Amino acid sequence: MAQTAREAAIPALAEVFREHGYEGASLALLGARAGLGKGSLYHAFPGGKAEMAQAVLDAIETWFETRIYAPLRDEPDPRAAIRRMLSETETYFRSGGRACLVGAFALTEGRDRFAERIARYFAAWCEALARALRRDGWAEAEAADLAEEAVSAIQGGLVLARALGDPAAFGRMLARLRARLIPGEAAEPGG
Amino acid sequence: MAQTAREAAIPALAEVFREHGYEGASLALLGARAGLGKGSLYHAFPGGKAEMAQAVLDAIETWFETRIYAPLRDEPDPRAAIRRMLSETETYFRSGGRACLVGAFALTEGRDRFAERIARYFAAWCEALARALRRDGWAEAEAADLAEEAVSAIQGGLVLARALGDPAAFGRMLARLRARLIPGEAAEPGG
DNA sequence: CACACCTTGTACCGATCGGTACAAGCGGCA
DNA sequence: TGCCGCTTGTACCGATCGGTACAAGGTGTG
Repeated sequence: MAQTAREAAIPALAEVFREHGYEGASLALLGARAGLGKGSLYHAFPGGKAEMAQAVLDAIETWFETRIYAPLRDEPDPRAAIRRMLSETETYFRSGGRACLVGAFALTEGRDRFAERIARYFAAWCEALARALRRDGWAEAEAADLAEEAVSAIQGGLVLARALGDPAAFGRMLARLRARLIPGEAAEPGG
Repeated sequence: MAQTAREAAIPALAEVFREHGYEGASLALLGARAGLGKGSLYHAFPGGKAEMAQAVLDAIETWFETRIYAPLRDEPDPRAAIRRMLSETETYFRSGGRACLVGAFALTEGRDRFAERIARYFAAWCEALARALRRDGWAEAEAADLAEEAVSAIQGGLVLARALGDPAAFGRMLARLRARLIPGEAAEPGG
């Protein structure tokens, strides 16, 4: 089944884009990591590299929508949703060992190519988190401001963790964020 | 004078690396932006693209050391130094319209090539800011934590501003940062 | 004016880029 | 067994990659 082969390849493709950026991800790398020859790659993704990137962005968008944004919007207990966001984020980014593909695309020229998707990814995150904060009792303006700060902080934490070669920097950032998003709850004495 | 031609080219080269990343910056782009043919480029930078990137990183390191890190460490009034850091940062990153080259390198494979320089850039910033905070009355641990948070936040603000196509997001982040680094000072009613 | 030297444009190198064409190989099905 | 169609490896395309070689052009000095 083509659908299966395609979807099976996406995580591998995502890692290559994540580590090398859009331009740096060559078909040779993509094929090797996915375990597919050029023929199979182009059979699964007739649109070539651009379609691979689109598919990867689709998958990421879906993952975040399902696991993070939707709970933030709909979970009856907003604090639980925020806690979940923090722990899912920590897992997803492998505690700082993994970069954010969307963030990496945003910084380099990949931005022009995928500007809409990139903007949507971050805007959706901000809006979903702001809604959760609103439901948790924050005023409209404070909720929006705090949400933007949180999403921005996560990106900054990833940059810094990678730059310093110190994934723990990401964990420290998440701990600070927890204290700010859910004040009054005792933070775990960090690992 | 070779020295002058070399140094005159560096800002142009920096912009290309900034917008395209290390791999995405081709010699054609670099030469065109710098207004130099291939011959001149290799005359000024015999080591090729790698030496150009090194020279650009050198220049950035020097700029930040002079304009930001040194004042943070030595300026008698630490609050003035912090205020200066914020305004210099805002200017340097063109109020969010300009990405951070070092951050962009950190996210993609450029990291492996320049890992040491990248780590030093961020570590020096964190340490200098922590020292200023310490001199402003913060306890050792809080100063270090707050400094890391600030440097991380600046990177996050740049990513978000570029991702959303909304440079103002960077300004909002700087305003939040000012309130946290220099509590009690009235913030400008944002522009 | 002539010489020497620094600078630069240009042609060229092998490698690799993203992408295409296509034929051999392989499965299911009768 | 023979057939058919999906899948895939491989050869190949023009373009561009980073880098080198070198000769023409410009400049300062005598």
